[in-house]
Amino acid sequence: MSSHKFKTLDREPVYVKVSRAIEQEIVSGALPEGALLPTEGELCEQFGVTRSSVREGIRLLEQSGLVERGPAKRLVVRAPKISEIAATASRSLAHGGATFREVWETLALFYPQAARLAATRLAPDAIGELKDINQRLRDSENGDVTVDSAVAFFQTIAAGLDNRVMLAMLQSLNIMIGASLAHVIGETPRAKTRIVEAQQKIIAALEAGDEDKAAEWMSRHMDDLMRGYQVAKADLDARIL
Amino acid sequence: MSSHKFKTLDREPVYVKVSRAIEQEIVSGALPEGALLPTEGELCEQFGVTRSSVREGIRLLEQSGLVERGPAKRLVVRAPKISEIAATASRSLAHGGATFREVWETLALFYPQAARLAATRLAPDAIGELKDINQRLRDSENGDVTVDSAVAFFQTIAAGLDNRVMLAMLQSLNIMIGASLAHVIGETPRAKTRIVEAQQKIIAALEAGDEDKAAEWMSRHMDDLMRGYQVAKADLDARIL
DNA sequence: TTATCATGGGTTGTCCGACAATCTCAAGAT
DNA sequence: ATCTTGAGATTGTCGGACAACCCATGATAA
Repeated sequence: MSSHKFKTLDREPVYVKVSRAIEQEIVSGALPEGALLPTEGELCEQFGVTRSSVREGIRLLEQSGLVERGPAKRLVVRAPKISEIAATASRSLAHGGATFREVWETLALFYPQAARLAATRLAPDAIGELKDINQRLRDSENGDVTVDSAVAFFQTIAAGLDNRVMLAMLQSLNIMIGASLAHVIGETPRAKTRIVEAQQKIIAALEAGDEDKAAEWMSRHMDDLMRGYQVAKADLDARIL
Repeated sequence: MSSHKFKTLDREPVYVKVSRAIEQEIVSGALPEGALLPTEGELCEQFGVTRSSVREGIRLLEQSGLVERGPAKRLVVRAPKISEIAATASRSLAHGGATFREVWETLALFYPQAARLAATRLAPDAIGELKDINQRLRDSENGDVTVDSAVAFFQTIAAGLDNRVMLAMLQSLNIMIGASLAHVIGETPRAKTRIVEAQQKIIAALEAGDEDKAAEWMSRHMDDLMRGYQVAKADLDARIL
């Protein structure tokens, strides 16, 4: 029988420990945004490890967006941008096998609510931007421009909500829906005219501050997107690319 | 005047190029999930760089969740788990200064919709789990258990929606709201009883498949959470920790 | 025969030392 | 005062070395 239990030994590689140690200092606030980290040489001394290990640890932090190379290539603490968070999340989800159906379903559930909020919160210049986007979509001949405009419409609404958490999530959806639509919507004039019209109705509702109408038309807008996808006879359950 | 324009030279560090090269092979599908990557030595040969650079490049991939050390410590391609995606996103948002107000607002906007979907989709055993959680919340004396139960309730609903994209986003919110509430809800019996009741109403609506009631009570549930926060007289615009 | 053990080669984790490229900053030149 | 130059510091990359570790193969014991 066992008389005493030993805890499993600490077998993390050193470079992970280095990464964690620095991360700890950052998230705890001891190293605020913009603070300069010690040089690699100093980190070696302080941790008592070699530069190779320190550098590998730094790479982990670099990828997670907590530090970047600043002036004189010194390491600087920074906060990841929303767009980076969204890009990372959407890339991971895509690689994890997310399907168009999942993305669309989420979009269809969340964006009408976002539109509702936008009706009470969107700034006038954001509404102006939406009108420009709508015009560009109407003029678009090229398929890429069509998709870009459709996505930009969402993006502008999301950005105008004055909520970083919501923006990060909606932006992730925008990226995924864009990547998905780009491979599908070539020439689907019927779907396009419907999208143009839905956008105009949404813009009108936002301008009037009518929450219900904004949500209602955004919901129809989502249906139009789905229709475009179906017209192209694409597989809803295929991985987005 | 300048007679010819040169493109800016490629001054990415080698380890970044290594990382990108491997990432490209993975996202393109050439290296499917579970595939073994070449050994570090082989990568050195193929890329024509030293092990130091290869290893630093690998760290970038490691942190982004695209590879992990498999049997015999060989590198294996893998898909990041939803929980990791959510953890990364929420950590980044928290570090980026997200406030309780932002998190709650997003929660309040999205979760009623999630409940609506859950009413038509949640499996019976998930509903059973919700009942267990509600019971545990009712019995809870300890503040931590209270918070855990409240979060677990959300988590179970999110997990039952059969949609990885939605799950990732809702789970991010769960993590952030949990971290936030943990620092605030100590003993707020009034808020707790309201939360218990709201959960019960939601469970009943889900069981009956009543979308509107599920959304309605989830919405009130969100209000109760906010009330708990206000009872604790916490600053809504402070960074979540 | 089957189970256990030892051995050896291959791979990773860590260390050390070296050097070119680049950046900072301050002294010196115009 | 501004520009140039040069020393010093720091990062990026290289090369080599070795211990720890993992796996498979074969040897040994039950």
